[in-house]
Amino acid sequence: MILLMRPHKHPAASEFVLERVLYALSDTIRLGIVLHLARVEAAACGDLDGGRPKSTVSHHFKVLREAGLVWTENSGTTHMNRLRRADMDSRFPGLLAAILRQVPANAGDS
Amino acid sequence: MILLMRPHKHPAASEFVLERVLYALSDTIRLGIVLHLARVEAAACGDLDGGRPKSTVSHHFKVLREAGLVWTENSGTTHMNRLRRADMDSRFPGLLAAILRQVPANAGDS
DNA sequence: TCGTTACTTCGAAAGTTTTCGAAGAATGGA
DNA sequence: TCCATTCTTCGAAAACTTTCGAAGTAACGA
Repeated sequence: MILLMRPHKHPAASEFVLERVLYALSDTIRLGIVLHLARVEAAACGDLDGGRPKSTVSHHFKVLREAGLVWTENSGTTHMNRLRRADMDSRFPGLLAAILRQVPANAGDS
Repeated sequence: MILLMRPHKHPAASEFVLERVLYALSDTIRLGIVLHLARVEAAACGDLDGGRPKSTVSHHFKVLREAGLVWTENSGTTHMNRLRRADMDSRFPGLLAAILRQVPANAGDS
């Protein structure tokens, strides 16, 4: 019998709150993470830490998850993150695209 | 000789910072103010206080001004506020519309 | 000039966020 | 089984935000 690791809690799209989404994206680190995920479609937390301590990055992922922006799934020891683009679009059509469009094309490059 | 009251400081459109704009709008009170201004085009601070103390409202207007969302001009004893829609659009095309579109049509009604 | 109106600034209290190291938990490989 | 890897949770410190009343400032009108 296979027991999957307890998955993270993710709000349903219907529960997304506009202010929470805007708040989550109002931090440079988190906006950078979202931007990165918008380009690669999936990444481990470790790929996105920018040299910061794990606990700090973990905190920011929690904020993004709770806002509904990121979906995290565990596979092995790594946690894979994806942008919840379709869910975000269904709840707030056009919002994510309009925000990401404002960021320079080379932003977040290391 | 006429000395105008010292006007408020307003950043130039080129100085607007995306994160700051998102942060300013991530508060329900401030989002409500912006929404109201999007509909009436000009309003005194007092028209938008929702029964809150003046000092609290003044704080929120300061955040909105510093983000570049609101332009405040004094005429007599009242301070008239306007949404800086054109400036916002020139710096972040489509952003404000995309955000305001997410708010229910009846939001902010008293 | 005096009072009223309208808003800002100050200062303090309460709450929230960010950050980090240390400890914890789950997985996979030796 | 034991260890390394990856990420989370805990706990504490520092920084920032929100709120409010009180005091301040500017403009207008009597």
